[in-house]
Amino acid sequence: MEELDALKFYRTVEAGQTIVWSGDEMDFVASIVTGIATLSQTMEDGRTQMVGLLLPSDFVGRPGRRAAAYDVTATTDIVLCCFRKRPFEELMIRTPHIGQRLLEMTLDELDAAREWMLLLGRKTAREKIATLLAIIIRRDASLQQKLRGGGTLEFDLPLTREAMADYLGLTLETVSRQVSALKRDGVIELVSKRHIVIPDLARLLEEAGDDSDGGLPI
Amino acid sequence: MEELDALKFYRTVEAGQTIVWSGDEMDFVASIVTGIATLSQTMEDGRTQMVGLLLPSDFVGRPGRRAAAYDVTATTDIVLCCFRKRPFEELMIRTPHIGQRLLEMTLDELDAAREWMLLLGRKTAREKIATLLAIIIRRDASLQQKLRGGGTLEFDLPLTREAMADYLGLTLETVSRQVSALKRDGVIELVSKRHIVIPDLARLLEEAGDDSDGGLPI
DNA sequence: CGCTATATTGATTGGTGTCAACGGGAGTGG
DNA sequence: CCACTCCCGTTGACACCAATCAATATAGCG
Repeated sequence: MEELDALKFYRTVEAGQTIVWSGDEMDFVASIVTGIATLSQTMEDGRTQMVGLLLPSDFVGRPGRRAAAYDVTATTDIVLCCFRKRPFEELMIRTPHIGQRLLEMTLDELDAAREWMLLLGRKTAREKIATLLAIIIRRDASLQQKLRGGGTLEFDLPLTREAMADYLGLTLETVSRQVSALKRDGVIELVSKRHIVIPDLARLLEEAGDDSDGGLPI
Repeated sequence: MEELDALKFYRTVEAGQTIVWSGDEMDFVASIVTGIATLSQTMEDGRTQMVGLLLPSDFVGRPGRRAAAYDVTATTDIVLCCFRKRPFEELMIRTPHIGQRLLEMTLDELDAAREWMLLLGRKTAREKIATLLAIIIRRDASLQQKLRGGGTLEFDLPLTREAMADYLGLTLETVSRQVSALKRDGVIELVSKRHIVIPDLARLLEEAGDDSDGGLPI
C-alpha cells in the first residue's frame, strides 16, 4: 500500500471535459477521488450510449490494455488519483490483494451492466426513468445515510436530461415528457428541474418494474 | 493447479434445462467444458432479457456471493466442470494466479456487456440482427479457423428466433421479419432456417453499424 | 439586458410490438 | 406409407410508443 502511495499523482478535470477518448493510448490507470464521470460509446453517426457511471472510489482504465475502449467524460469537476500503468501492473502481480479488490469491483460493475441491459432491452420509457431515479436514490443512500424512516426522500439529479437520455437509450424529449408524466401522476415532485422529492418510495419502485421487494438492498 | 483438480467434479445438463435459477443458493462455481449456456433476467410479467452468453471455458457463478443473480440455461447439451465454492474460494486466496485469470475473464465479459448496451440502447432492429450475426461469425472464426481469405462465410445459428429476440431486446416476430429483410436485400442467404451464408462480410458489418474497420479483430 | 444552454411541450411520423393466421419440417403412431 | 401433432418460423393487419421536427419557456451568466 505504501508502494502504491509512492506511485500516485493527482489530476483534476473540469466538468464537461473529456478525460480520455475511446481509442486513445492510456499510460495510466486511475481511481476517482471526488466527482462523477461517465463511460460512453459513440457510433459513427453520433448516436451515443453511456455504458457506465463512475463514482468516487471507482476505477478507470484496464490493466493489460493499451488503448481506452470508451470515452470517459467528467460530468462534474473531478479529482483523479492516477498511477502510471506499467508500475501499477507490476505492483499488481506482486500484491495479490490489489487484484482481488479489482476483481470484486469488476464483478460489481458487471452486475450493474447486466441490470442495465434488462432496462435497455425490455423496459418502457416510464420504467426507465423510474429505475434511474431509484438507482440514484440507492446510491445516495449508501453514501450518505439519508433515509429518514421510509418517509419522503429528496435528492439532486447529477445529470442533464440529455445525459439521462444517453444513459437510458432514449431521446431527451422523451425523458422530459416522462419526467413530466411522473410528476403529473404524483410519483415525483419537482422542487426545481434538478431537485426531486419522492413522496412514496414504494410507489416509485413499483413504477420501476423491478421484481425486488422494495427494500433498499445496500 | 493440481489442487484444483482434486476439487473438481463433472456435471452434464441437457439442452433446454435450467442449470440454476436466479435467487437459488449456489454452493458451487463451474466452468463450461462443452456446449453453450445463457444468462438471463426475467421481470415479474415475463419480459426476459439475456445478459450473457457462456461458451466453453467461461465461468459460472461468483466467488463471494451466496445466491445466483441470473437464470443460467443450457441451450445445447452441456458439460460443466464444477468446484465446491468454499474450497475454491480458499484456494483462490492462496493462489493469486487464479484470481488474475478470473479478473481477465471478468473484464472481457464487462466489455462484451457494454458493447451489448450500445446495441440494446441505440441500434435499430436491422442493425441488431446484423451485429448478432457478426458476433457469431467472429466467435466461430476465433474457435475454428474457418476464414477463407475474405470469401463467403457460412455457419449455423445456435439460437432459436425466440432466443435471438431475448438477446436483442426484440420480439421474435421482429427478428423473423428483419432476417427476411436482410435475405431479401442480399446481405445474407438462408440455406435452411438455421444455416446462413454471408456472401459479403464487409456488407454485413456495414449493416451492423459498427465503426470498426471491418477486419476481424480476433 | 441579451445570450446561451437547458428544458418543456406540441404535431406528426415511423419503427416495433401485438394479435392472429398460416407454413413447414420432424417425430410419432396407426 | 400416411395422417397427425408439435414446435419453430413466417407473414399480415393494426395499434401504439417513442423518435423526429419544430416552437416555445426558463435559468444562468457575462
